[in-house]
Amino acid sequence: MLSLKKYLTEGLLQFTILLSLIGVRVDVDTYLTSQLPPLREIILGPSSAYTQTQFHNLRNTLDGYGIHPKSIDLDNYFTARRLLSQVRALDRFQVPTTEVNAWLVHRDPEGSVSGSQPSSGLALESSSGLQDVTGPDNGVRESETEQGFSEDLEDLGAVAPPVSGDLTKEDIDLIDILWRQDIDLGAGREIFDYSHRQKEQDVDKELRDGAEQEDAWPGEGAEALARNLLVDGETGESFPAQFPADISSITEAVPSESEPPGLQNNLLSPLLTGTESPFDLEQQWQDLMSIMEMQAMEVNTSTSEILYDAPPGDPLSTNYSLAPNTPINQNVSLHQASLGGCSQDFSLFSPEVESLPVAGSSTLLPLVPSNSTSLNSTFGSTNLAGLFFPPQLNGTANDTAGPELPDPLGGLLDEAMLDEISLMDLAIEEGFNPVQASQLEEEFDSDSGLSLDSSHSPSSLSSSEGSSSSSSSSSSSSSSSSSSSTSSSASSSFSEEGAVGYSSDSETLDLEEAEGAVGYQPEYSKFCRMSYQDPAQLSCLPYLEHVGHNHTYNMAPSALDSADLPPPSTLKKGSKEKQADFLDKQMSRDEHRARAMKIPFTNDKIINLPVEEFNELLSKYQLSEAQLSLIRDIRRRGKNKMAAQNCRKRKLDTILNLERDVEDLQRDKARLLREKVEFLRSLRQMKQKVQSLYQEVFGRLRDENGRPYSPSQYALQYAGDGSVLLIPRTLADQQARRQERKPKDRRK
DNA sequence: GATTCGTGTCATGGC
DNA sequence: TCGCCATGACACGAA
Repeated sequence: MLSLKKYLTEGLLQFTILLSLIGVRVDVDTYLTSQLPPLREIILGPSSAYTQTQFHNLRNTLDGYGIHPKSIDLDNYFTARRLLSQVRALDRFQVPTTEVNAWLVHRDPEGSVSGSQPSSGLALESSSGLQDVTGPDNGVRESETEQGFSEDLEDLGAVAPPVSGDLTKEDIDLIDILWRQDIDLGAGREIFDYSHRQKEQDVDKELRDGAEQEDAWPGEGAEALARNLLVDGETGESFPAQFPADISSITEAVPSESEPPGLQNNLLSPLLTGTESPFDLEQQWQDLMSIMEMQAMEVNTSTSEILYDAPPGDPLSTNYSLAPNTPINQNVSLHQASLGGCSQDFSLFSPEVESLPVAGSSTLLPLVPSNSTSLNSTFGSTNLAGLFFPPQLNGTANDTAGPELPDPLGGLLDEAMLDEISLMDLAIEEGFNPVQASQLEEEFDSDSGLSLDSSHSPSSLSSSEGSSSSSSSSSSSSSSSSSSSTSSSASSSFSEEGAVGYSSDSETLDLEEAEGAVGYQPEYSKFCRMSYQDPAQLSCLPYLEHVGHNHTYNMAPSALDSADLPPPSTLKKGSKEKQADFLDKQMSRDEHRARAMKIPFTNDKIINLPVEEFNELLSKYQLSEAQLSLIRDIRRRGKNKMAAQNCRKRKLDTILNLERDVEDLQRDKARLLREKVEFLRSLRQMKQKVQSLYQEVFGRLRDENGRPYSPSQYALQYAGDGSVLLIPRTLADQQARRQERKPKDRRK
């Protein structure tokens, strides 16, 4: 142990200094605490841990540009788009990927930092409480307390790629593949994690703690260190029991005697293991997606303090946020993204909420100064550890949240926040922008039930209106047929909307045609209906001027001749003539034709009379063939015109109804999301209660000598009849494993 | 001048 | 078969 300590402290220090000299930022504290093969690998040989980041640095920051990565003009290659996309990505759910963003920071002698998009970087971390950077590499950046951005970048593992920039794309891709292989081989990434640099002064303390533990439990502590504290080389997570086969040994190695009685989170909970299997990854992932959606929304809607000042144990603000300066962001997100096996760490305990802290807290192991933290974190990485409490409730909470257990959901659960979350979720999914979402929220709050202001929509008549208009269309024909003796009454018997109203009765000053022309726009129709009795009032309705389309493209030239408007010189002859001229303009093409052809009855009649009456009407007059043809065309076009108007109105109503349906569905979805969060919260509370009870009961148990039972050796098991049994932990672990396999087999 | 919107018209198919 | 209706497509005018 002593030699190892010496080796670590001296060799690693030298190595770190060496790397600092070449500009490579290395975090070694994680390895100091976990003492893992990756550390030796890193120290003894060319570490893929460095090169991989450099490769990513090359790939990610240079984007294939053939520039030297140390170029001072690197700003030109940190495109604004990248940062912008990251910032934008804050408001949406991000499925963790293996992407590593490496940043090269150049500091000129004046202490200013030339990095990519400094403004963005500063903005990103403006509200973050950056932890002071202390470490052997601080000599390079002594005066950068004001350079939050550079720290920010360094938090992400800023390195100075030693590779020349003349790599081709293929080279970079190959390098990346090798890099990924290095990941799988266990190359630690903690060296790039700021959080592990933060407390380098605790390294020795950790080592001392390890020594003390060794003293405390001769053989057991060493066993824990040597066997249990397996660190995932990729994530740096200390996970003693990633594999079910090791569970028993891990359980035995749990050094629980040093734990406070209230922190025995490694205890097996028979209540929970059966219901929440760590292998139920699919469901867990779905739930996780939902929670992460909300988290993403929270990230979007809340200030960056949640992002950056969140306690490291907060899973939601650490694992999936893209805040570049969140200390554990990189580490944990990498962990989550690339380590498939760690999905087992999606703990048995409220997988949606507590799974992430398991991993997160593991990565935080070096941060925790207390002697029990490493144990808690270690347990948190095990399948057994998360049975009751997520590790952040124990280990992480020690150094971050204080006495109170941090709520993994944090402020997510505030009602207002939940509403916002739901709305933002809607915004995300529906493609709304946040402004639209907020508008939607306002409408929800107003309980209007509609996002579209129907009163403002000229076509927002209810579907009943639409149907009534349609029905009135048919009824209008019958009514007009019954009152066919009054030529001008047909239009007034039409529907209120005017959508079906086709009235081109020139004897009623042809104003009704204007009404019919405006169709189903109720405002127009109402105006017209109010004023059509007095044609002069139309002069104050300039928007009606365009109503009377003069589609003469298919008009017979002979008909047009007589229907041509008088020359402009004749317009200035008085108000009556002006009115006549105006009304003339309002006349439809067919009316002009009918007038030209001297049709003895109105177009209204032509169009709206039933067939029988229409034929009867035709038989009353001696009409030429041209006149008959025109009349039939007028009737056909008029009916089709009304049909078209009705069709458009129906189409519009359909769209509006669909919109309403979508809004209803959005509301339902938001409500369901809120309910889900509530259920999760209550579930977590219940689990906490169970855990408390368990610990209380277990803590009161005494053996025949009056000594408390060791949680590492015994566990409580709840029998089906309500009784509680004290059984050896190995037996409990076996039962737990059996229960874990059951859902797996069931799924098969 | 291009685009959008409202409207009219035609062709077509169903009832 | 005829009449009516619905609807897509197109054209036109106005903004």
